[in-house]
Amino acid sequence: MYLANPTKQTAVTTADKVFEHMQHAIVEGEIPSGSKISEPELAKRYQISRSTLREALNRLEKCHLIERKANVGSRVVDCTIEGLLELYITREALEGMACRQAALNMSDKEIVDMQAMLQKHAQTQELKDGVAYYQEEGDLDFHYKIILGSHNKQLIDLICGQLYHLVRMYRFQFGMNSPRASRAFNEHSQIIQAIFDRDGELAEMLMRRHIAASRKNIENKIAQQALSEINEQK
Amino acid sequence: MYLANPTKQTAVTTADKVFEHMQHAIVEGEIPSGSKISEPELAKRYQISRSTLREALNRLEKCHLIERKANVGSRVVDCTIEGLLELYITREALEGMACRQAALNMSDKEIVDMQAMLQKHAQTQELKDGVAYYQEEGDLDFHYKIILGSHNKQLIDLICGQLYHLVRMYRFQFGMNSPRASRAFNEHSQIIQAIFDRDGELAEMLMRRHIAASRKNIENKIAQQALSEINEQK
DNA sequence: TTAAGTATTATTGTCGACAATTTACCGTTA
DNA sequence: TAACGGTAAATTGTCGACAATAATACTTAA
Repeated sequence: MYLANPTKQTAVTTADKVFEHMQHAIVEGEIPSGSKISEPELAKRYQISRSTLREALNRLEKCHLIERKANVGSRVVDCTIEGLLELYITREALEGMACRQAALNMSDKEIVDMQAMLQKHAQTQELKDGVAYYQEEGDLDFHYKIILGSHNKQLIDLICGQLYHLVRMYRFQFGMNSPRASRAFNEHSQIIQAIFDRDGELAEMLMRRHIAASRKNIENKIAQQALSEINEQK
Repeated sequence: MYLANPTKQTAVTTADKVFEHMQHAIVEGEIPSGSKISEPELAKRYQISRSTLREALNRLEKCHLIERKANVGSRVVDCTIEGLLELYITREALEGMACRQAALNMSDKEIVDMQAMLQKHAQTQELKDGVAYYQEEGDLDFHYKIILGSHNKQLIDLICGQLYHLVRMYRFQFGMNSPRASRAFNEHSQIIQAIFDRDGELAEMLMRRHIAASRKNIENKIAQQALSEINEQK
């Protein structure tokens, strides 16, 4: 079971609901990357007042999905290659440390649960040849579990509450639902083993390599896309 | 010249001004750590409407200085030892990476400027025996310069825009304006040298040690305080 | 006297309107 | 034709009032 935001309880206020809706809309490109946000227009579309819309916008800004300028307005963040690289470098730092902390702080039960999850993913992968499934949902589940396992509120909030919305946005917009599944699976196994051994130093190093590899994979994908587009034009 | 927030331009809107004012008030303990925030009361005190106050509160929440619960209200974050440790662990991850990136991305001119700054701080330190000065302003200047030198917007925003407000709050509330000055100075020199040599790996390691040492220093301070308080009660 | 349930008060969430600023348009001029 | 200036439109920032929710005080029953 995959959670878009494992740290947040169900929305109670209407601003919450609008926030969640817009969050998905932005991540999945329904509201295009880089586009300007018109407060009056959106307020009318969602049938709410501008006040509650602005409340939602504030939360979107908090997770870096939009950018605001005083007296000018809000824009959806645009997905650039530089932005992607910066995001993954930040991920490498934060998730690496989270993984180290997880090795120190996770309870035995948490570790067992995570091993079980990995087993389940392995079976699912074999059954369906479910490459896309594993990469998308399984990978996120794995990373979320480790981040939560750090038991560090600061890290958890920064990564899950802010960074990961952007990660999902980049994955979606650049069409990265895919391979590297078996390699990723092996890397996940190694990381869990390091955590099981309570070897924080190794766990951090492996996680950093894992994310760096993921970044390079995406870079290659983008390069391929650019190439094929050039060939089409001929 | 020390900047509270090197990434932000001067405030233009009244919500900005209220935000900055409250930011200082919270960091310096004028609005006590852990206290509840009454929107009607504060709106009256600052002579503004609740709407613009709530806008300011949203920004305070963004840099983790307050916490909000739906239909309940806002509280100033409380300074706990666990929170301090979590904060410094996060700093270690982020600033370590920022330092690595700075070694790769800083321009030669930026590096020269930073070396000059260190020289100036050294002289100031000798002249005034200015331990407090160096630790407080000089240390922050140094760290800001490196973070900005990473040329990574994601890292800069996370560290300068969010984490450092909390760092300053903890320093202020736990009364950490002081020593370790000469040791810190030497560590700063080493870090700059590594950046000058474009050795990202070493730069990251040194920065992480530097922050870990700073954390341990604060831990000791707190332990001493706790001891002396016990002795006073006898 | 205490506990639970209800009524009251206070606080937060939401709304629509006005003020201030920016953007867009248009006419004038070099 | 292009550039500059000024006016008009639109957008954002701010305000005060109302609705919904939570905290408090009070009453009543065991």
